[in-house]
Amino acid sequence: MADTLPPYLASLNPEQLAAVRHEGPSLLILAGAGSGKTRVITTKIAYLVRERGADPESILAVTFTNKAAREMRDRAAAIEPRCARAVMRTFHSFGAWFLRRNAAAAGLDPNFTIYDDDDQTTLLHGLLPQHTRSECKSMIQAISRAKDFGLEPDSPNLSAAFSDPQMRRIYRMYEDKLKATRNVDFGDLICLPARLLKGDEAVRRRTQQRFRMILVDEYQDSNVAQFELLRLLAGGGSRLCVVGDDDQSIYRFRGAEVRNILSFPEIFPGTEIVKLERNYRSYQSILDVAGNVVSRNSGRLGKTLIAERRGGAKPSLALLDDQDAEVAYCAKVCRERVKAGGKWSDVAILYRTNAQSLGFEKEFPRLGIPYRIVGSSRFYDREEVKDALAYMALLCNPRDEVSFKRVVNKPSRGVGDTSVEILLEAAASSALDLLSASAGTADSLKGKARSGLRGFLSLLSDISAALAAPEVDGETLAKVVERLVRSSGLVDYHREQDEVAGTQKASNLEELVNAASLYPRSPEGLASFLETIELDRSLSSEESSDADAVTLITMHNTKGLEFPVVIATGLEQGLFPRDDEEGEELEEQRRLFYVAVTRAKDELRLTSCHWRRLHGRLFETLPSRFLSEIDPALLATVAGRRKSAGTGASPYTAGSAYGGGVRGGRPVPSPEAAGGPWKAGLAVYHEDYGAGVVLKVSPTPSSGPLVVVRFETGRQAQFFPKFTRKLEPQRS
DNA sequence: TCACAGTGACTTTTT
DNA sequence: GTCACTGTGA
Repeated sequence: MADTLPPYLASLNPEQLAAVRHEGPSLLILAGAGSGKTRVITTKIAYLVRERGADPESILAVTFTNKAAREMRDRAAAIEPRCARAVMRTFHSFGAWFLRRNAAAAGLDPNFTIYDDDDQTTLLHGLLPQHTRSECKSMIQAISRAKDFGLEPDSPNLSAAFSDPQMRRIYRMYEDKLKATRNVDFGDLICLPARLLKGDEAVRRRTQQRFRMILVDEYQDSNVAQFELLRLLAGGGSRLCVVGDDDQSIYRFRGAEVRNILSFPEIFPGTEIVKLERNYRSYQSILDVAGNVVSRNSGRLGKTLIAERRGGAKPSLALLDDQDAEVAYCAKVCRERVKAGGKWSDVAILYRTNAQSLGFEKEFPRLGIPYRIVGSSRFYDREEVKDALAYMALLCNPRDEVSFKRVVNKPSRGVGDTSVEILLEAAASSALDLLSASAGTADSLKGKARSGLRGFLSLLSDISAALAAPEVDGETLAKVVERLVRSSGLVDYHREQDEVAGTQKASNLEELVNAASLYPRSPEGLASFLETIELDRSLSSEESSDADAVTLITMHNTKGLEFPVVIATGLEQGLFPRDDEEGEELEEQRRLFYVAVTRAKDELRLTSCHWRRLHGRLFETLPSRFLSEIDPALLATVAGRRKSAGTGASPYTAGSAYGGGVRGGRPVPSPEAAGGPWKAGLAVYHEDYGAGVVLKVSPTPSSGPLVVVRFETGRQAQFFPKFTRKLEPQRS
């Protein structure tokens, strides 16, 4: 009865509609790139409320990014306004929400502040002064990973997963300290709710009764701890619907567990699977390029995207000399787009590593190409901003040791390390918070330290009083934050730094003050400002996104986005993928390639440079093995032919002790030695392209020889014999 | 307490 | 090549 469906359902395709109307206990929606998964999930929420009489407050929808959560809320509410009452949050924001509501049961102060990895490192460094900061940083990474897997310091599996014998001891020490300062880290926002639900029957029952329907977006990026949390949330017979694409799982290095999605049907028996394979974004020719590469992966559920849009230009591959040529090529593509009536913002330039953006940043202003960089701004990670935030965090949680140490002497007031040690001791032995303990200990300090500390404390109580003062119309938190950054001396301190280093620190502080104007002037306003910043560092950089400019972005950051023109740059062996990536890691890189390519709506361009500067050194490279995994018939090669590696005199290899065999300082075997049976002039036969002759053979560090073949048809293509069986020497 | 130079490291990073 | 951390010396 399609004609009786309300319009918001009638416009769905049959698979999407089936997913929306599914009634069973668990549903896995395998949604390929561009198949309308956000639409399905938001429509499903609206459908449940509108058609199935679900109470919106019984619906929990979790995502991984704040942007996705906002989009979900807006789109669901646009169909059915009551949906706004559903709980739609990121995993971490849900965790914080849950912990603040159940703080007592969880053994937490409801005012806890959330530590980012920098704060975590500082906390641990304070415990392990004999270790360097970077050692502490890698220990924190290990601890965070352990939390991703839901492992506690006394979990038996901990030693199996982490080889460092000190791990258990350090992890325990860190946890104790974190508890003492009444802070939580990001991992805790997932682990602590899970632990509470597991251990507290009353909380568990109450929570399970509240959330009868749980939906998860980007499920392929969930980690083990998040999976555990979901299982507990849904354990009381709630319905669970997860949406994801195993081919887009690109955060394994951060603890994402692809097996969460691969084994979902086994863990939740009775799961129905709906596949969304119709792609509404790209042309088939683009999807084929992505599909060719990702289909080489072994661990996948397997699906094939079918484009709804027919036709379209053939994706192209530009083989370029070096980064300068790459920048020029990208500039040309951008200009052509604009000349043809498009906008700068139609084009996105994608790269794997942030460092690759530099070349574009340097040249684009000169070439007159407006650009914006997505992701790298890290406004809230900047020194001056973190300083101001530390003052605020301390007002919120006076036990926050990391924040205390950060600002008690910044700008310097004569309270040095020795004095700080005395104050920390006093707090530890008295069980008082740091500010109260400091107030009581100030007298035992001498001279500058004493007066400096008193100034610091009176500043904080001043601000505290200003926060709590009776409401005045039109006053926002900005007023207090401004007073804080001025009377603390932070503005003056950083303005001086600006003059020395030519930085913009003072104006960044101004921007922070502006951001605070969205919150009320009250202790609650401050707490909510801090939590928003802790959980969503993106807000301040978002304003520039409406300008007409080319987008520079890492491939990871493009997930969920789309652009008319996508240029995926740096498709070189050693960069993408790296030479040391094998097995699971290599498969993850293929998925990253898949994500990058499927962002393109109309036009896909790939670039690969012969020479690449990396860590200040110039390396001679070979095309990415991913390029050899694409059917050559799918790509139009647009730029000049790449010189083969190890041949010809180049300014970079000439004069080297290794002759032509050295590439950018890396000794490699000569082509002849590494070529195996392959050598120039050899007659070959290819399953798809027929007879041909080898033009060149170049060795690669990890992929075996790269063989360039010219076929009798005139086609020229390159292959890694290690990865294809289609090419073989011709039998005489 | 600060400023400077030497040393080494250096993918990706929703929260 | 760049940045951040470390240790030294004033």
